[in-house]
Amino acid sequence: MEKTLQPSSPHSVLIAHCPSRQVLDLIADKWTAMIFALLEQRPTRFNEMERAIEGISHKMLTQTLRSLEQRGIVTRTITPTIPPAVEYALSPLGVTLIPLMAALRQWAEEHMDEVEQARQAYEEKVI
Amino acid sequence: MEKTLQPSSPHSVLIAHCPSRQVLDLIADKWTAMIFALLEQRPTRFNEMERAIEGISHKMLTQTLRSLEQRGIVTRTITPTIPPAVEYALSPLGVTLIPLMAALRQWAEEHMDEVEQARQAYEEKVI
DNA sequence: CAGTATCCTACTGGATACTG
DNA sequence: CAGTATCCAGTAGGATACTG
Repeated sequence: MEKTLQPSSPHSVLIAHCPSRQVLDLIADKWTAMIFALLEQRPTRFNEMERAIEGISHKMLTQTLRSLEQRGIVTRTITPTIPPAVEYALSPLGVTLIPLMAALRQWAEEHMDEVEQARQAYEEKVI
Repeated sequence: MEKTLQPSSPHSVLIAHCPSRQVLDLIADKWTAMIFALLEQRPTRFNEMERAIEGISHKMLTQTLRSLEQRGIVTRTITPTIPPAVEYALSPLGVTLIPLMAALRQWAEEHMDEVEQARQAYEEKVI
């Protein structure tokens, strides 16, 4: 025998596109989770969201909402009064994300303290 | 009565820190999901991961692994042979993320085509 | 009210070269 | 083998000003 010791089986495929990666691209930017947290409660208008989300800039709110609309996660409804009223809400597709976001929240509540402990333990090891 | 029409109740709190946001900070960077997909199968060595993940740079693999180690998601085990062998694996905390990543994958498989359709519908509306 | 448009900075991440 | 160090381009996102 030329090889007596077999290496572990190679990972059979190159990992190029990960399905979970695609979902993360949808929801993992800086503001989407917070926008989602609002819309999960009820439809909300632009300026109200801007007031409710601490630190968000005008530009990023527009940009993130437009992106979510493009991807079918939120709907945008214009009431052509003067001044116009624009209401954002979760689309049916957006609603299917609710359990996922809930799972993220739950993991955070159960485990983020462990992450924090690990961070501190690592610090001490390095210093 | 001074107000006959009540506005919707204001969102009671400013949204500043979203728990789901914190988890996303852990797992949503460019490479973590793919690294996770490997380590979920079995512990893997540095160079093997570099070969398995298409397009990752040397620097980003080091950097992402170091970050995951700091946060307690992966463990790093050095066998001091020459040359040294370094094996990465999911920590117990990392293992608790498996169902979450699975949920992300499942949502992707069930709904990413709807996202794609929405994107195309939006294009046509704009043009 | 609900947006665009522009400018500008800081960070992310790729390429490349060197090391125990 | 498994890193670190440096340099550099592209982009994300904040501040600000203007508009239907």
